[in-house]
Amino acid sequence: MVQYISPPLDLSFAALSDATRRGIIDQLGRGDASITSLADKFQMTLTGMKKHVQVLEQAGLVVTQKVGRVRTCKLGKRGLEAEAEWIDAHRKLFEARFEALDEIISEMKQEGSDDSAS
Amino acid sequence: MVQYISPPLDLSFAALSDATRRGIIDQLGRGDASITSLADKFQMTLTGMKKHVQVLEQAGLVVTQKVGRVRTCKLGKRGLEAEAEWIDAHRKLFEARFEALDEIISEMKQEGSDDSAS
DNA sequence: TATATACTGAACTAGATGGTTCAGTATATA
DNA sequence: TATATACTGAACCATCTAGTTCAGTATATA
Repeated sequence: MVQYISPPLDLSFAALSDATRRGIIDQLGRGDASITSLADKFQMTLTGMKKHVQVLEQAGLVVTQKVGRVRTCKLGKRGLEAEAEWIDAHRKLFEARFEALDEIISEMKQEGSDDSAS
Repeated sequence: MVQYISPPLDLSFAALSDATRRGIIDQLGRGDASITSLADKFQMTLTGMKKHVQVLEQAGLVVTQKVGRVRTCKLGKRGLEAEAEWIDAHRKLFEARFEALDEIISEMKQEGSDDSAS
């Protein structure tokens, strides 16, 4: 039984903050893919796609393996556990705040206040 | 009943990709805070902290309100629903891949292959 | 062996990010 | 009224990002 060191959340959240990369994860969920096929699918140069894959790889979300001249990409073994954990833990904080009394109070005293000055 | 347009996942995942900003969310979970108190807590200039809060605000994760000379920050009403949803949906993909047969097969044929050539 | 395919790496671009300083404005307090 | 507090905005900086092109290497295929 191997321990996977979860790369810091910084890396995985940053990886997920790009729609192309989320799309790549979608795609790999439907089957492994080469860099070329991904580049075609997302209308991008090979080099550009390689960079995206590298970002996902560094975040531990994707693993790749080169056989012959083809590098095959697949979803990584460590999934989105750490991210799900952080989000779930913090969802509770948001819910708690939402129910809090001062929420309603501050809602009521919306006078004389500069709600969102630039 | 108000509809909150969930800012694209790009913005929220990017907001969450910085440890300071995740810390700010932690902190606001324990109570509302001014820009100054956050800047103190995270050892940063006011201006720097203001920028972090703005990023969180644009992602919809934090709301602020200025009363007098103090801008108070609190957790936003829309929580981490959209993010949790995306992650949960995609966790399943990872699990499915993990159990897939070709995982084991490719594990077995780890010969003659350049696993992660730079 | 010649050619096509699949990737790799270096170098460049425009624009974002995470931080700073410094000079302001607005509001409280003495 | 004078001073301190809390923020705001502009400008700057170094670094990262998302993409490109172009020139190369390695592997298959005819």
